[in-house]
Amino acid sequence: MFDPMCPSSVLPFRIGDKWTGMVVRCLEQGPRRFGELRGPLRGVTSKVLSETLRAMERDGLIRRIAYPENPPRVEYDLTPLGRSLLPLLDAARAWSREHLPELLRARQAYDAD
Amino acid sequence: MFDPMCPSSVLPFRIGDKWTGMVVRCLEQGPRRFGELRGPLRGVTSKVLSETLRAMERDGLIRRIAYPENPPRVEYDLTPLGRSLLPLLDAARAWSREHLPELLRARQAYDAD
DNA sequence: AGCGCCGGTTTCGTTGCGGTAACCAGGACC
DNA sequence: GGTCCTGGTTACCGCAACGAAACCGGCGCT
Repeated sequence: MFDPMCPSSVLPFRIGDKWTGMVVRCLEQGPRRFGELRGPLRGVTSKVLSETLRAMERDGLIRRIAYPENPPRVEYDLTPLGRSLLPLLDAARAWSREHLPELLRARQAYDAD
Repeated sequence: MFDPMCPSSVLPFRIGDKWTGMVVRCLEQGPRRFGELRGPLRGVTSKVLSETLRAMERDGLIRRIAYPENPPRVEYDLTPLGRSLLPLLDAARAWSREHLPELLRARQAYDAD
């Protein structure tokens, strides 16, 4: 129980990082270019974005397709494996919409003490 | 889109850390004592466990009940808010059971290059 | 007096994630 | 020759999470 391969550890193990979930969301509607990801993901720097994308490619969540044009064009696309995360992200979003305000209220009340 | 209060950010924001999900799992069947949590959560030190529990208490996910006995006895129990995370953790576990092997295979193939 | 139990705290150090800023390669365009 | 574009890389740094090990307070037991 509870080693890195344990199913219960998957959140911190793979999608607990800061940007992976948002990248999956951004690619939900179809392939996007590097620059098109930097826009909606406000605040991500190119370094962190490229690290995130590389890790996701390594794990088979996205495919990277580079077109030999100029200026260079690179597209990132969800694989079926990456797409399979969408229901999980939906569930997280639903939980958040319903319960996050309550959590924040509890935190604020605690801090007030 | 995608600030800390955005529902999509909830995984890293609150349950993306290493131990919170497992603590919720351990408390699923009922209240447990500090020492009873350290057992199944192999590898967690008392310091990290107490930090995790304190953060969860602050956010209203668990309640801490100290009995003034000796030797001291302290029990931790899920609140309704904490319990509401269970379906999300179930979904994560289900995804993991179904897809984690594929992810690991992709990673291994990538590392082989 | 000394030991053990429980539920921690303290100290110190390591690791890793994320961020800032500067730089780069190749071609197009002026 | 200089500048812009895309899609990055590199070097450096700070902070927070994580972890190992030692210690502690109160009581009961022997």
